[in-house]
Parts: sequence; C-alpha cells; structure tokens
Amino acid sequence: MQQDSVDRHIAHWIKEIPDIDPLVEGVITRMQMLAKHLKQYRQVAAEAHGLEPYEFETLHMLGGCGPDYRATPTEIATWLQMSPAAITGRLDALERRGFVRRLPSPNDRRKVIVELTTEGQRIWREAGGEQGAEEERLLSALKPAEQHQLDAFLRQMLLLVDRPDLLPTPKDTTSSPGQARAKASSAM
Amino acid sequence: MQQDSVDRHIAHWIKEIPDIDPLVEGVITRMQMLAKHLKQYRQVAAEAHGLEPYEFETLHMLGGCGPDYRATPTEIATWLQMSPAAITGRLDALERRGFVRRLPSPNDRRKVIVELTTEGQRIWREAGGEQGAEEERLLSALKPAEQHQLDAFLRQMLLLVDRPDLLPTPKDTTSSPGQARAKASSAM
DNA sequence: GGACGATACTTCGCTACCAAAATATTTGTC
DNA sequence: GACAAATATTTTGGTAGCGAAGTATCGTCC
Repeated sequence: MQQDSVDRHIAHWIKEIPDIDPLVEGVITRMQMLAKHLKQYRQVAAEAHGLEPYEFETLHMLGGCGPDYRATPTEIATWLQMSPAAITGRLDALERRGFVRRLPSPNDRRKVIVELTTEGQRIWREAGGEQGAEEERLLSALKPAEQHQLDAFLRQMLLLVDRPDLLPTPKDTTSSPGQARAKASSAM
Repeated sequence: MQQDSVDRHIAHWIKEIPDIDPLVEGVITRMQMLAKHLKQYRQVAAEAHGLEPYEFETLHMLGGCGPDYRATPTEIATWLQMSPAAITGRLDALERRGFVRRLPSPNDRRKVIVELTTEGQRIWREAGGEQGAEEERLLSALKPAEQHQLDAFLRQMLLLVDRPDLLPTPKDTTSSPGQARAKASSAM
C-alpha cells in the first residue's frame, strides 16, 4: 500500500499526542483533505467560467429548482444556511451580470422571485459539469464494488449525525409537480 | 440499509440533472457533510472552552511543536497556509489572554518566538480532547475491519490528488530532536 | 375596517481574513 | 564600518459574511 501525506502527518502527531488513534486520525484527516481538494477544485472550475465559488453556489441553488429555475431570496438563504442579508449582496452582483433576474411576486408584494436567466442556466451547466467530472475522477480510484462499500460506510457514519435540515429539503409543495428544490454543496 | 438525508437529496437532484451518477454524488456529498459536521463540532468544542475555532487552530500548531511548544509567526503562517499578517492579529489576541507569549529570538534579532504558556497548553489539551472524542464516536459506527477498509479506500482516492505541501510537513531539522512540527486541522 | 404581529427584503455596523505596501533587522560584500 | 539584498513583521485597504435595525406588505383579530 502506497503511503500518502497523511501517513507522514500521523507519524508526526503520534509523537506529540501519544493517545490519538492512528486509524481515527487517518480516516478523519483524509476525508477532510478530500473535501478540501473538492472545495479548491470548485474554485478553479468556477473561476474558469468567470465565477466566484459562492456565485456558482447561488446559481446552483436556482438550478435545482426544476425547469422554471425560480426561488425567493429567503429560500436560497435557508438552503445555504446563510443570512438573507448575504443573499441580497450575492444577488445584486449576479443580477448586474445578467445571470439572474428579480421579479415581483404576483401574489405577495413583499416577496421577490429570483429567476435564472438563459445565460445563467448556460454558465451553471458548464461549470457544474466540470465539477462533476472531477468527482468522477476521484471515485474512479476504486472499483465499483469498492465504491459501494465506501458509500455504505460513509452512510453509517453520517447516520450518527444526520440532520435532515442540513440538506435543504425539498420544499415539496406536494401538490405542484413543477417546482422542485433542494441543494447540497459546500460542505464546509 | 437505513436511508439518510443524502439519499433524499440525490432523489431530488437526479430529476434536475439526469446524468449525475448517484454513487459518485452519494460518496462525495457524504464526505462533505461529515467534514462539515466535524467543522461545526470543532466550533462547538472550541467555544465550550471560550475559544474561537481559529484560536484553537493557532494553539494547536504550537501544540504540535513538541515539549517546548515554540514556533515563529512565519512558521505558523506557513503551516496554516495563511498570510503572516493574519497570524499577527491572532497572536495579539491570544497573548492578551495569556495563552501564548512572544519572546525575542536569542540568535536572530529579527525573529519572534511564540511560546504556548502553561495555561495555553491546558486549554489546548482540553479542547483538543473533546474534538478527538467526537471523531472516535463517528468511527465507532463501523467495525474495526470496516474502519481499515474505509481508510484504505480514502487513501487510494487521496493519492490521486495528494500534495505533500498541504499538510504542513514537519520542518524536521533532522538534527535537533527537540523540535517537531506539522499540523493538520481545518480541512476546508 | 382599522390596528397589531408576523413576514420579506434591504441597509448598516462589525469581525476576520488576505494581498500588498511599509517598516525594521540581519546577512553579505567591499 | 557602510551599503545593498534578503528576510521578518506590522500596517493599510478591501472583501464576504453575520446580526440588528429599518421599511414595506400580508394576515388576522376585534
């Protein structure tokens, strides 16, 4: 088995804190490094299309809203676990660049409906495809059977801390089939 | 196999982007959520001891420096992949609270040596122990043999993107055994 | 039908961070 | 000993985020 940088990392810390479990430290550190790599790659992929990572993230939330690509600022803030104030700033910039549009809600004049423009859809798909390609590349290090095992292991761990509110649950107005919504993204 | 929130998340996105691989998306998303949870837990653990996460992180770098707990601001900045300017601000606050001490270097009058005080060592160990406990709790979802498999899978993936410079390699002045250093921490 | 509380978005003040410029010190050369 | 280059730290200016306050609108109770 080939050594990676985490093996060396552990060899150091075990001297300073003798009571750490190398296996625990290894799994945790490797997961964090992989997450970090994916975060950095998202940055590269976004910038290759002239976007900041948080701009792509915002477009991505709208992209998940089905074929109308609409949501309100508050919904986006909830999905991203951010304050509505931060969303206002993001949308201002995206609107100036023509990727989203603010529409007044017909029913509720307090509300604003944010919509992905055609240009916004295009850039979202392009940048998103690049990210997916890197994710597939990482998984390709394992055989399909191993991928399934890995997924099952991670699910077992996640169940210990799973909080359904963290992955923006579909708002599933269970009656209107045309509007889906949920999002993942920036773990961390 | 019990469902987690990621299974529901994927069920949604597969409708919006039909060409994503559920297995790839599942593994990636679960890793990111676990990393996110650990990050949030670090925040809780640090705050339980009156520290900000970045304050603990700074103490942790010094904690990894062996029994003298000393390093220079520039070294800390390198390990944390931050600018030296940011370290100055962190150290100012930690010094005011009595967790670190700035000493002039005897050999090089340009340098400042940052040292963990006794109080700093205490709070570092306390907060760090709490974090380690949560990491062990997560791993305990798996049997020992599974933990080894998981670790091996992650290592294989990490080797595709491993960059030794990311985990602050020990500066291992291979002659002086008394000063170790390396750090991990905030993956993303 | 008018007032009160809740909701939705925006604006303002603050924190932590980084990059770049400014400052101070040491090393090397003459 | 003095000047120039290299190195180390601090200061300055700018960005992204949050919390709280502000404004406008909706829903409801009397």
